[in-house]
Amino acid sequence: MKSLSIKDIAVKANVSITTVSFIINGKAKEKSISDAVIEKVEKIIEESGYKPNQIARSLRTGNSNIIGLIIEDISNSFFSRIARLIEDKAYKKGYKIIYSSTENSIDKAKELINMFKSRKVDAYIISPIKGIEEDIQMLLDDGNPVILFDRNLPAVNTSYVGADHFNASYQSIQSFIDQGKKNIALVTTDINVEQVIDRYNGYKKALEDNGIRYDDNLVLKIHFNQEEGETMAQIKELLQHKHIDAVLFATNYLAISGLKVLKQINKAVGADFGVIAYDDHEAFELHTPRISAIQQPLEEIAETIIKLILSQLSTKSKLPAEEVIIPSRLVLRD
Amino acid sequence: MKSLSIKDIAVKANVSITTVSFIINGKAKEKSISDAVIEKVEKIIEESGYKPNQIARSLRTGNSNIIGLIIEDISNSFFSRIARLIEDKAYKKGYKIIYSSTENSIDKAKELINMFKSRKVDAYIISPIKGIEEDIQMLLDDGNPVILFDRNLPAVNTSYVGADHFNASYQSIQSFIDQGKKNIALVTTDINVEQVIDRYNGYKKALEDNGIRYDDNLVLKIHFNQEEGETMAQIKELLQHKHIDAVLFATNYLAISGLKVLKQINKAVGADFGVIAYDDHEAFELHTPRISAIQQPLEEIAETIIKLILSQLSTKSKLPAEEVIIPSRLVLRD
DNA sequence: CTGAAAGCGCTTACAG
DNA sequence: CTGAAAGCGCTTACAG
Repeated sequence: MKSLSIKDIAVKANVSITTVSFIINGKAKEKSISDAVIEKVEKIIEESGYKPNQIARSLRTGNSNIIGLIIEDISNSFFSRIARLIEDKAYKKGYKIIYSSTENSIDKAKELINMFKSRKVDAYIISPIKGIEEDIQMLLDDGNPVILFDRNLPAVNTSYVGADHFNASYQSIQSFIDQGKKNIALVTTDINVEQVIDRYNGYKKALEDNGIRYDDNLVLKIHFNQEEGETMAQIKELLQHKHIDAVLFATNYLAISGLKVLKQINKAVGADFGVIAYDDHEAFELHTPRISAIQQPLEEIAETIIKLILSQLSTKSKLPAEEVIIPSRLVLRD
Repeated sequence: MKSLSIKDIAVKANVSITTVSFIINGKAKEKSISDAVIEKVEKIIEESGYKPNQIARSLRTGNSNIIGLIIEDISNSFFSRIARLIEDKAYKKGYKIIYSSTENSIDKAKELINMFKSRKVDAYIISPIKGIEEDIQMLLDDGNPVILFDRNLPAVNTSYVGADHFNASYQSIQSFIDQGKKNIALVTTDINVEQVIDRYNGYKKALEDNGIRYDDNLVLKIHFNQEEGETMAQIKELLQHKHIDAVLFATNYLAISGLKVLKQINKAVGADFGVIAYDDHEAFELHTPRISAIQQPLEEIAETIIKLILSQLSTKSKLPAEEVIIPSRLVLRD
């Protein structure tokens, strides 16, 4: 069963397709179509259940009302929650989201950008990785709105929205120090992205400002993408053999692995041993004792991304790149 | 900067767009284009970075290589994990995914179906809700492949992929009974979907088969969409005032709320009080003690969905609806 | 107040 | 071995 076209409606209503098009697009008044015709056409559209073919419309107008979302992995709760919020807000403005996960692969990220480009998405929301700077620059040169989030790419001059990782990390360490902790470890990843580096720098600076000597042995950089078993072994090594009284985990996955280790080696989290996780997770509220965490401002991040996208979409002229850093929230538990 | 069109390539190569099109679509041999021309054109495409406009291609061919995914909520880990697996598998076959969350609203679900329809998606993967049977039937009547998952809609004759909720529930209860439990509660939702009903029926049947009287007072149906505080209050009421020695939570969210309650009222999970959660969650492995759970076979579900979609997409004739029920796995912990 | 026609960028049946 | 032309379903500048 073929679906109806604008021509079918025009024939039924005994008017031209121009007239139908004007009515569909709310330009009837502007084009001074008579009320009688408007009514007749609308009635026919209503009854027939006609929906304009968006593909044809896109081809003609050059925009798709689709926003491309490129993230590391939709199954990661940070991204899926952001995706949900973005979807919601975009949806209200008539935009749909098409997403894809890069799995931290430069090749896949490049491929996705090309794919979205050939699909003529109206705007790009990207949680980028190093190595795709050129591709993003090309998008910008073509006049596409591109908003980076979560991770910034300093080499590219486009808008970025992210949490204040440096300060969140700094405050976490400060709170440990305020509790009298002295040997504070950091378990982080070896991914070379600003976001991770900021957390590291916040850790370092907080120690420094409090006159505590930075000790490289207390910083564990876990290799990205390795088996959880190995990660746990490395964390175990760190926690068993060093005199550590507090640890900041730079991602919630590392924190979860860390908590499993602590359970294995029977080391209790509490007054003697502090734990803070970067990025909250349902498991932390439920853990005994409850685990403190840094909450990224998801709602604000999503809100800001969409706001930036829409303002770029509605302006023809290119807007200056904006960098929006939103404070994270340290939630101390138990 | 306007992007290149097939015409630009044809001009540069000094051939017709027909020839370019044949080459792009791998029909060069079949159309017996000379090797010299193929090489020349491919070189120009390569150098110029030309990508065919998919919108134009879609308009012409009538298919978009996009699969529409309609789910309840992408931020729910069950769906985001399925989405990831589906994305992966579809991607390998050249399909992209466009998703949207229904939030359990019939109106939104209908709207999304229309939206996807006007976007000419090639196939639909839907975790449906009651009330959209007609809309799905229309999709089928129009010849679109539609696969339902997670929840079935008995009134619609289309393929369905889901876990075996009845047996999983039955086995959980059986395992409680094998441990000598007698007063087994069920905390479930009041959503009226097969999937939830199956879990309830599995619970009931297991009791019956073991000669334990079913007691309505031990079944708590939590109102969908209510505040967590209220949910916890209701669970607390159940657990405090009844002689219960085991409880099956029919969703992982309910289980998490339940575990929070148990913590509040200082009731330990263990030999005297059993807990099984439907749908595993990272928090359960980490909980003290670790919580047993039913794992849905996500990988198999995603695999089967894509397999069905692809076979429908590759056959012109309509395939008979298949109902694939995949066993869940009960993971007993501690 | 309304319509004929061009054109968005492709694919493909047809012709040579 | 290759190309001219129609057509997918729209929007819109132009004409009357």
